[in-house]
Amino acid sequence: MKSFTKSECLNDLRRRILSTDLSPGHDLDEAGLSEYYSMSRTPLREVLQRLQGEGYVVMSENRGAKVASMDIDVLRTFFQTAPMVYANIARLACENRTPAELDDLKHAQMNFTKAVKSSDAAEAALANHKFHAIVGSMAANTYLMASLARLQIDHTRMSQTFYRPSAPAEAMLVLKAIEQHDAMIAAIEAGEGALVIDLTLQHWDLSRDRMERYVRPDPLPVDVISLKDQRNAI
Amino acid sequence: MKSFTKSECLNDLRRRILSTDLSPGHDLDEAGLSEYYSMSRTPLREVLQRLQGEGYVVMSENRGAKVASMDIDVLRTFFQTAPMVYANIARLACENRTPAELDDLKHAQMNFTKAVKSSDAAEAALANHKFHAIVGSMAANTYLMASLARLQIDHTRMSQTFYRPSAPAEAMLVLKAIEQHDAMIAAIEAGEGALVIDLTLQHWDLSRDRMERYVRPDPLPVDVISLKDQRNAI
DNA sequence: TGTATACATATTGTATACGATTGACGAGGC
DNA sequence: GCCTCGTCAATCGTATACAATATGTATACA
Repeated sequence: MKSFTKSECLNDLRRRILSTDLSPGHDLDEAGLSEYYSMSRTPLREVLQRLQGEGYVVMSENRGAKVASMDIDVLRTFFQTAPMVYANIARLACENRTPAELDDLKHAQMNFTKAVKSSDAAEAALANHKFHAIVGSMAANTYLMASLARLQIDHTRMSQTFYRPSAPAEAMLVLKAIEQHDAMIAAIEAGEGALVIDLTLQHWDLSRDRMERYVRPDPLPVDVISLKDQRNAI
Repeated sequence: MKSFTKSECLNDLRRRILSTDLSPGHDLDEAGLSEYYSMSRTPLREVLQRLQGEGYVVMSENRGAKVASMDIDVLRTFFQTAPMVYANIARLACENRTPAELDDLKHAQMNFTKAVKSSDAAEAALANHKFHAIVGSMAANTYLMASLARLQIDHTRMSQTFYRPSAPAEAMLVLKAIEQHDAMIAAIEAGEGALVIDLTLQHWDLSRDRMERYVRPDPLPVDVISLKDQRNAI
């Protein structure tokens, strides 16, 4: 079994939570995880503490850690807050981006495109996460970054289905997201603040529509009888 | 020597950092702190991890923890970001406050007034911190709360001098801050969003002017000779 | 005299053992 | 039959010992 360093463990847990491999509310057992990552409980607990600080997990006294849940009232504030923070981050990124960060961003966009093309849904969601995290670091604002990071956790978890398009029309939406990223890169590079805010809000609208369908999915067919027939037919 | 529980230790460290008893950049030695709080290094390290998550300290691999510094570029983003976050928090607090929280707020305001009247500078700064933290929790927005908490850390540390007024004119400013708090409480209770935003921004302006004097204090007297004379004269 | 290297010391990181708390299950009483 | 209380198992929290890493200092060499 592979042996993990502490930071590898940290990244892997982040990854598993973001991809909902560890679903919201899932109970994290210290002993189990420490065995899984083949390290003792002491460093593992420190990893969990840190994940709590980043908003990935919540811990309660004598009751261990759980993956941060996504209840309805949290989601409400999510949709309320995200566009404001995203827009402000985008504007600041425009002002403060460094050439090195721009290269990172282009690289992240390549990875994102690749993941989408190869239909690797989890990988696409994570690559998208990385893309927007870089935009966040471009903003060079530790205060807003704290909000952004938390928003991104829930955003990425909710967008899992986004990259698993079931219909051709939905596949087109993902391609549109790629185009929007390209446009954002160009606007950031050119330092056009107003434009990048506009693009960011468009990007948000696209994502929001898709997420609302996740939160409030199409109702199941009510015609139970015919479904039964269908099942028997198989 | 008093024995501390883990949460007491956490609160005490927060307190000492906010009051700049532990100054920005100060190196935190695990062994020393664990002895001071009479607990072993294991739980103390977890406390430090948590403080890192909250933005009070920064930790680097194999080099321990330091109190979060306040460099010039961080301060720049502070002044840039604070009014926006504060205003949004205030508006949300107006919408979402509960009666219990309103009582808490009034209580916090009493404590604040008391601390100011008794000229306890550190206590006043902490009471003010608490007041605004309650407004933050009223907003019921975990995402913005993350930004607010970080802003408040630096705000409270910078405002230490605010409550140590040297001139009568400055004492009046503190009294004005008290009045503004009262007005904010009333506006929040009445649910007047536009008003509370306005009051919050006025409150910010007052605080900002005072903090700018902290960041860029009056220059020291250049008349070195006369200072020497004065010292000899004592 | 300046620089590099090796060793000593201090501090952090990890493992393991033990103690404390929680929640569940079952026996006894009402 | 249901509720209450006590015991037990599982899990979390803490202490201590040891290993790994970084820093400071002294010494040797250019």
